[in-house]
Amino acid sequence: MLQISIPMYGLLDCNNFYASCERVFNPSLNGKPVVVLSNNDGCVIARSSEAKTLGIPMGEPAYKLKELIETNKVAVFSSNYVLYGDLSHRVMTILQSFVPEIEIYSIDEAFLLFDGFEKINLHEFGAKIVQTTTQNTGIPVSLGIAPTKTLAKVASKFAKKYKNYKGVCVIDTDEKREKALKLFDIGDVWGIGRQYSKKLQYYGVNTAWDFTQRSKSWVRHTMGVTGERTWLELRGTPCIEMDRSVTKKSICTSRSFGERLTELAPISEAVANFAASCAEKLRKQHSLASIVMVFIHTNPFATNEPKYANQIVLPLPVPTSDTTEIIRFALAGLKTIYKDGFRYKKAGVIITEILPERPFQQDLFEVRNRDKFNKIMGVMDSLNESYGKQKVKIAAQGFDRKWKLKNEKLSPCYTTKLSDILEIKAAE
DNA sequence: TCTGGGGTCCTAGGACCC
DNA sequence: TCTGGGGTCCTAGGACCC
Repeated sequence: MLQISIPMYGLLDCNNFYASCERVFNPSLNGKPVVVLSNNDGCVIARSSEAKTLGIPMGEPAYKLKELIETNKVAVFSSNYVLYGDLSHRVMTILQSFVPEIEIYSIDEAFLLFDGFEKINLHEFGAKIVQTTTQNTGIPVSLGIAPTKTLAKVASKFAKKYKNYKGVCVIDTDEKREKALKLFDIGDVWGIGRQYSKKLQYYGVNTAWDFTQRSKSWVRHTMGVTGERTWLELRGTPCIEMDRSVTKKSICTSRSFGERLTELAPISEAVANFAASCAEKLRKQHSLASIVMVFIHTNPFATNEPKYANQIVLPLPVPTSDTTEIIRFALAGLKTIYKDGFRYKKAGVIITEILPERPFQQDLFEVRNRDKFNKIMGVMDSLNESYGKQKVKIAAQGFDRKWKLKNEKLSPCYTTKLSDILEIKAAE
C-alpha cells in the first residue's frame, strides 16, 4: 500500500501556567486557590482551578475581589515574568527533544509537528511527552493532536477538561472529529472571538459542528478569509502552517505608571527606558527598525477628569537598532505630543518596519560612525547579560523611576542568579 | 483610588496616479 | 456643471490571539 506522509499537529498547553509556576517552588500552595495579577497588581490574569471554582473571573480588577480573597484565603501574586519565562524555556526545551519541529506560540503554548510519525502510536507517544514534561518541570500540561492546528487546539481543550484522557487527546478519525465538534462551543474555537461568536449565534450557529455545516461561501461572506480558513481547518483541511519565522514584525514596550504622572521629565525617563528595552529586543533578534512610535494617555476609564491620548509616528532616517538613536527619536516624539495639565497613566514605545541586520541600505550622507555604535551596543548587551539587567544604560533612562509599577506581591525569583535577586531586593 | 502587556492579520477607504 | 475606470499605496481601525 502506498504510504503518504500526512503530518499531524500537536498543541501543548501548560495548565493555568502562571499559577502553576508559583506552585513549582512553593508546594504548600497545591490544592489551594492561587491567582496572579497583571502589572501594577491591576487585574487577575491567571487562576488555579480552585480559584476558577470560587468563581473568580479572568480579567477581574483586584480591588473588586478583596472580600472573596480574604474569606477564601486565596494566595495572590504579582506577575513574575522572569520566573515564568524561565520555566517556559524549560518546557520548550523538553518538547524539542521529542519532535523535529516546534513553534513556540506563546509563553505557555507550543505547536508540535508530527511529520513522519505514521508508524508511531500517537496516543502513547503523546502520553510520554506529557508525562516527561510534567515530571521534569512541575508544570501540568495538556496535549491535543489532530490533522490541523485548529483541531489540535480543540483536542487540547478536551485533554485538559476530561481527567480520563490523562492529558492527551487525539482526533484522528472523522467520527472523533464530529463527536468533538458537536460538544464544542463556537466561541471557544481558535480564531473566533467575541464579535464573530455573537454574530454566528445570531444565525443559529452554536457549536463548532454547526459552523462546519454552513457553506463555504456563506462563511466567506460573513467572516472573510480568516473565517474561511478556520472553517477549512475544522473540516480537516490544514491551511495554517507552522510559523517558521523567528523575527517579530513589531516590538512594543509599554507600561501603566505606578502613580499618575503630570510632568514631562518623569514621563521622558519612562519613555527612554521603554525605547531602550525595544532596542534591546531588536538587537536580540538581529534586526533593525525604520519606524518609532510613541504614545501616551490618561486613564481612559476616568469619568471625572480631563482625558487625553495621542501618538506620533517617527520615521528613522536610516534603519537602526542603536539604543541612543531610538531613545533620541522617542523623546523628541514625546515632547511634541505631551500636553501640560493632564494626569498621565500610561506610555509606550512601538518599533515597526523591521528589517534583518544586513544587508541594509547605507545612507551615503550618514555622518555617525555606525560600526562604533554597534560595538558599543554589543558591549552594553553582554555586560547586561552577565551582570544583570540595566547595569549599563543610557543617561536619559535615569534613576528616579517615579514611573515604576507596583508589584507588592512578587514571589522570589527562584530560578535566577543571585546577582538578580540582590538587584530586586535593592530595588524594593 | 483601584480595570495588563505584547503581538498578528485583514479590510475599507482615502490619496494619488494614469 | 459635468465629470470614467482601474491600479497602487498607505493608514486607521477592527478582529483575533495569548
